[in-house]
Amino acid sequence: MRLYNTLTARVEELAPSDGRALRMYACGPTVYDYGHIGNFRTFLQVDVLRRFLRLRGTEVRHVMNVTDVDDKIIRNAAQAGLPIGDYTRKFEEAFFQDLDALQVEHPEIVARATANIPAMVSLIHRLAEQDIAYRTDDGSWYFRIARFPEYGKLSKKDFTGITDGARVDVDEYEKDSARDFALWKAPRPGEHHWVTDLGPGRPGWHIECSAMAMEFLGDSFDLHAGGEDLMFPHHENEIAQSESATHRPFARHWFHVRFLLVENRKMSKSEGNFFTLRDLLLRGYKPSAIRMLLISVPYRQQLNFTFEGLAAETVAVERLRTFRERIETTKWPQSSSHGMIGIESEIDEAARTAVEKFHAALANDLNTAEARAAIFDMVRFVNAQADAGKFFEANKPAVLDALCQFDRVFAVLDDHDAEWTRFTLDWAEREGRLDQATPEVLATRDLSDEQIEALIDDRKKAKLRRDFARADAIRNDLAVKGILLEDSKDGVRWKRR
RNA sequence: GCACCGGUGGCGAAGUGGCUAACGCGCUGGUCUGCAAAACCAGUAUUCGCGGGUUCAAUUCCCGCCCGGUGCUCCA
Repeated sequence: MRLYNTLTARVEELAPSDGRALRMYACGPTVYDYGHIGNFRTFLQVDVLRRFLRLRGTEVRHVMNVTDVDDKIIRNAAQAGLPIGDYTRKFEEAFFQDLDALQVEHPEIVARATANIPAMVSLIHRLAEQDIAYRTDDGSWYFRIARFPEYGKLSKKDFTGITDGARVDVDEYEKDSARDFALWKAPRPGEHHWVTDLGPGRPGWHIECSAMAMEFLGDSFDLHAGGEDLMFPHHENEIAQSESATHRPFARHWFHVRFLLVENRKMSKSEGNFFTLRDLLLRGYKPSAIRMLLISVPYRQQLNFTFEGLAAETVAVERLRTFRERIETTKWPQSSSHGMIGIESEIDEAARTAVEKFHAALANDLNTAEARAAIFDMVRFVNAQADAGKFFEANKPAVLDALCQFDRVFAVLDDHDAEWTRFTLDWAEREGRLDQATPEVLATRDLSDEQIEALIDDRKKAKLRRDFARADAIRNDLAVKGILLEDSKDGVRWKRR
């Protein structure tokens, strides 16, 4: 497949360099709060990448870090009067639950910063041996950017003017150059720290990713992913540290996911357009719709997240689910002759074309918009043929196969939405946040499947005695609670909106 | 300020130097239905931010302007 590489600024072939597994590192969360939809856009796009690679038969060795120590964590944990481990555990757990709700595959390896301190310390030592890392009088360690001439090659920034001591206010307690960044931070009094032969302290954020990436993937590996904001300084610093230490290329391919806007504005708490995944679930939006929206706009494009768009994707997902159910459950006519002729083979042809286009679009720099268009083309064509009585039992495998391949990447067809809404409501109740749930969501909570089935049965009886007023009243009542009914020849189907 | 990315129908968006400018949602009309829903059919941008230029031909390439976003600081 071909994928844009930030380092070379070109779309390039992506394949495992060892001919076996694609080794990739993706920057994970800092677990000091619940994840917001912007975070999840990045994780979802990385998920699309890894799912597509796997669909094509490429094995993936995917490492994701969890930053479970940093300034915010130390501060928040102290405020809460908790050890940092107790503070972060809850948010790390919540993060993985959110990934599950969004059907994001877990990486092969999850690397926690606090579990890999020795690797970081030893990497700093390697840099210190070359005088690239230096210690300041307060006991912190810094990286000497002047010693890495290629600094800026990823973000395309020119730092050629940077030399040792170039900054104006160098003083003996401070770093040698303003741009030099921290590798190891000395603790302030009472702060959580590790005692190591570098002195007491905690790792800088950048060294964490360098050390863990190389620990689990080797000095040189295939792909490094993250949000666009991480390009500078985080990823630039990772390159500087790693390549200075090993004198080998760090990651060959860099994958950066662009930010999303919310209602045309940057998402921020002050704008009032800041949403965690859980906020949206409490408002009754489905994880599948959120996933569909966040992956449907290609990763290099800014995506404008709107509630109107979210509602649209809810319908789009529903359409695909209805289609699959129709194909699977309808008793289709057997074909009259041996072998396929005419329209029968046209349907198989349409399914094959859809699969081809789907693969081609994703292989072309993960064009998810085109990929899904190919599937919708097939859905419309097949529905039309089926309405005209021109769909046969023999066509099922090809069409279902196309849907299956689509769903190995998009992962929206299996309906887990209601269980995650319920899960989120239970969480909100424990956290005292139930007031953030909309009345509709709360209403569905106390309506069990059995109660719904019973009401549907009442309605059926009313219809038989042609009491349409009563039947419609039941249907409307259920609709208000988010339950939609569909009458068909094969009986009544219902679903939660 | 410097650098980078984008501006396509009511909304989200794909795409291309020249074929009817994808796809999803919405809206209008129709088929079906007790009525709906689902599904299908038809319609829904003479036009791709604005102004110039290159070209036989530009939404697509170049220049300028306007608007939005991002980076230069913690941030997915």
